[in-house]
Amino acid sequence: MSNTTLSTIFASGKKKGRRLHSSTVENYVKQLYLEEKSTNGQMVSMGRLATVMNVVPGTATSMVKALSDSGLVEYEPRTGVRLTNNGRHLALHVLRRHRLVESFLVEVLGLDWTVVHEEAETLEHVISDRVLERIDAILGHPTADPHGDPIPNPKGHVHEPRRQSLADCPTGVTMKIARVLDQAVGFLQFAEKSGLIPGALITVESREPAAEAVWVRVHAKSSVSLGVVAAARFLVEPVGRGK
Amino acid sequence: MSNTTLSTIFASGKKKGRRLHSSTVENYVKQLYLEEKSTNGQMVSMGRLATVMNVVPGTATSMVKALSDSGLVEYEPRTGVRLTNNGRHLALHVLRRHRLVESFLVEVLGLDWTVVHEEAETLEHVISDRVLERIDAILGHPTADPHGDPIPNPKGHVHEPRRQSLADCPTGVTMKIARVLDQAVGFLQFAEKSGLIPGALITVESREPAAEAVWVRVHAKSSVSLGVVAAARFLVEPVGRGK
DNA sequence: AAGTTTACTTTGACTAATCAAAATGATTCT
DNA sequence: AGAATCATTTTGATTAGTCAAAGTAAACTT
Repeated sequence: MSNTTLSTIFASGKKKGRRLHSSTVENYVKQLYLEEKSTNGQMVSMGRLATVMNVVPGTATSMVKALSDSGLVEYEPRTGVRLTNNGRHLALHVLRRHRLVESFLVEVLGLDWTVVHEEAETLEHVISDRVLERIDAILGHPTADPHGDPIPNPKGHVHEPRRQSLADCPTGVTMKIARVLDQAVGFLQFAEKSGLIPGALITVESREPAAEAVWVRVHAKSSVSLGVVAAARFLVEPVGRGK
Repeated sequence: MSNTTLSTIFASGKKKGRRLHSSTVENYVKQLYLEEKSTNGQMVSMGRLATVMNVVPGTATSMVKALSDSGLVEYEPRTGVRLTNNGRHLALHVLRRHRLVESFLVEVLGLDWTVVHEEAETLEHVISDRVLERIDAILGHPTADPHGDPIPNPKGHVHEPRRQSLADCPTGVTMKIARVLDQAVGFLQFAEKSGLIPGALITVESREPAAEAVWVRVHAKSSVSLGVVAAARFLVEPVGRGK
């Protein structure tokens, strides 16, 4: 019995390729997708992943190894991790469920748009295809959720137009709030109170670079001052002229 | 150092009273509730519990010990287990969620009543109070789900009228199907096809004890023959005279 | 170039839930 | 009463997911 045989047995003992699918896995790939997107497709570091997943770094490392074994990510030790096609597909599926559920909770159940993100965090893992299809149909196949986040289609396609934010859009022009990037209840309540909700018409009056402040006139309300960091969390789009 | 002291230390090391709350726990107390009710409040044996939970007996034993430590059940080794008030309360809460979800899936999402039980098996563990209240309100505070099973109120009260079944109700009299006790998809599809659905008017034409058969005329359809075991799964009630 | 800091990985331990199989207790049948 | 049977409990392992703490690699100081 040779060494080679022994080590081969050991190597294959590392349970490669076992299928892995739990809410935890769904959450990891979902966060990886969101991180990749917000950094234009760069690899995600273990530290970053650990932070967004709220675990210690060692946990992220061992989880990523498991994800890698089941083909959902590519892992380069000490460099980072990136989703495979399978992984991205799963992530988009989860995101579709999340965002359709959010829409449903607002449109049909009448919940407040500031809280539905939290509700959807658990529901996104337990909605069957059957239920999801009914929700989608009842809502009339929406393309964005109550925060303006785009809803992937059943095949895992998302149409995500590049948009400017309140921090960098032209001043003195009427624009429409298209999307709010922060899902924290407190932030959304502030947005609500200020009238900075998706669909609202606004004009950026002025910016004060030294103070890192942005003055925004909310047409339906009064004006607000935002820090530039907060302003960057509101995406806007030009207001369509006539038809 | 006395024996007593040592054994006391050991006994208290058995992590009594730790709070325990997971879907698994919810499923155990739910099944225990249903078993107790269907045996008029008798203790449930470990074997029976293991069977309905689909686990090996040893698993039931160790789980029941944990439930006992957290005050949800009373456990008498080699005799059986019974819910405490806390346990019963939790069970009724789960059942309320389950049955409201079933109703919602049928009434609002338009799913088939034969499949909603399975959907509700997972949703019953993740519906928040907030969502549950909205569902309840939208449905108009229903008292029974699509199978006729009574919905506990928010305080954990259930009104469960004693009813006769197709196996023992009077013959030659018009009755109404009030409840179907079997949730298996196959059984419900048979019920659907035969017109034996909650609300349907029927008359038991005759019984043949030797053949263990029951002849039922379904007013909206034709007639069906049922074995007594199947007949016992349909509960009926007298048809209200006038107002 | 050596030391310090920071990021990452490894190791060992833990909990919840489970199974398999052995040990024990209780019941029933001669 | 003794034997056989059946239910139950115990013991030892396993898996997923986690943390704490120790070890290692890489990247910045001086």
